[in-house]
Amino acid sequence: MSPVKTAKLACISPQEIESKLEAAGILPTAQRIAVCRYVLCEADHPTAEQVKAWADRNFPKISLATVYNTLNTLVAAGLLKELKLPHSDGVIYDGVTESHHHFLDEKTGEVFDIPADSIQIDARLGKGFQVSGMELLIRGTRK
Amino acid sequence: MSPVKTAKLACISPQEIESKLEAAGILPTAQRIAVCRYVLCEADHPTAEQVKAWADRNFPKISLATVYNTLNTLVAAGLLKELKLPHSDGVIYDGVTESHHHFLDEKTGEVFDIPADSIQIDARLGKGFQVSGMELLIRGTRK
DNA sequence: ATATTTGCAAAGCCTTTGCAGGGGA
DNA sequence: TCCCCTGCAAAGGCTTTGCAAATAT
Repeated sequence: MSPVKTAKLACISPQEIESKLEAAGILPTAQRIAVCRYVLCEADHPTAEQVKAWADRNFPKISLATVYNTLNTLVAAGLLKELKLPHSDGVIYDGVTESHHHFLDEKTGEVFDIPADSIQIDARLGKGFQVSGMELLIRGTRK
Repeated sequence: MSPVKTAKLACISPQEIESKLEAAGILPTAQRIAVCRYVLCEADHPTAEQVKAWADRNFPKISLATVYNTLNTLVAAGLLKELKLPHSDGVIYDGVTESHHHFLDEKTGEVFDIPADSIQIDARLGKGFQVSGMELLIRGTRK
């Protein structure tokens, strides 16, 4: 019985974030480091708006455009994943980049990560379907 | 080995569509019947824009707003499902309302229905997770 | 006659883009 | 110095909404 929360990166330091960004070929500006601190450590499936709100509280000055640009940059670099779930419009972001699945609480809208190894999927597709990945969304409620 | 295409409703007649709408408590106007003819029979995971384009070709006059309103009405009535897939923004519609899964061809963007019974999913969630449904997205390419 | 639906246009929301100014390498 | 990044504001795409005219029961 695996835990449902995928281990999140321990909150890593600004220096480590800087290294991560540099390793990905991204210039580690103050704004980008701030956004990373939130989306890679602290946040849990935030929307762009939530990232902006956090940045406004914790970082002197950042524009919404820069938030979007930064998120897109991180997604393009593979440090962040975009999620489109059925219960809401718009995108939410997931700092867990290993392949995993999701549980959506239909009452609260909360999203939980589910480790890939706690789900076993046996797909019998026709010939000619080459599979590169699977994403499962489980809907339900949490007692 | 199940076929990958879920059986689509045989193209049903305007009269049958009318009955279906009435059974769902929806007034069967000409516009709604036209949209239903397309999304419930003919179309394969169309976008709203594609529904509008089809309507423009096959139905004298319908506004984009009415297309959206009709699609939303059908979704609310459970006759149609909304799908948000990762490869594109916006919504696509699925006339197959039985529970099933999807295969996304990452090269072409094509979406294929996969019958529920050709996928077996074994989920070991923690206690307290009450499951009401599962949706699997398989990504890959088709040879 | 009454309630519902349609069409048009305008508004809304979220996201991206253009450009000038600013900061890091 | 040079290039990339930032911020602002404007533009963009998609979807919804308001209201008057049209339609169905």
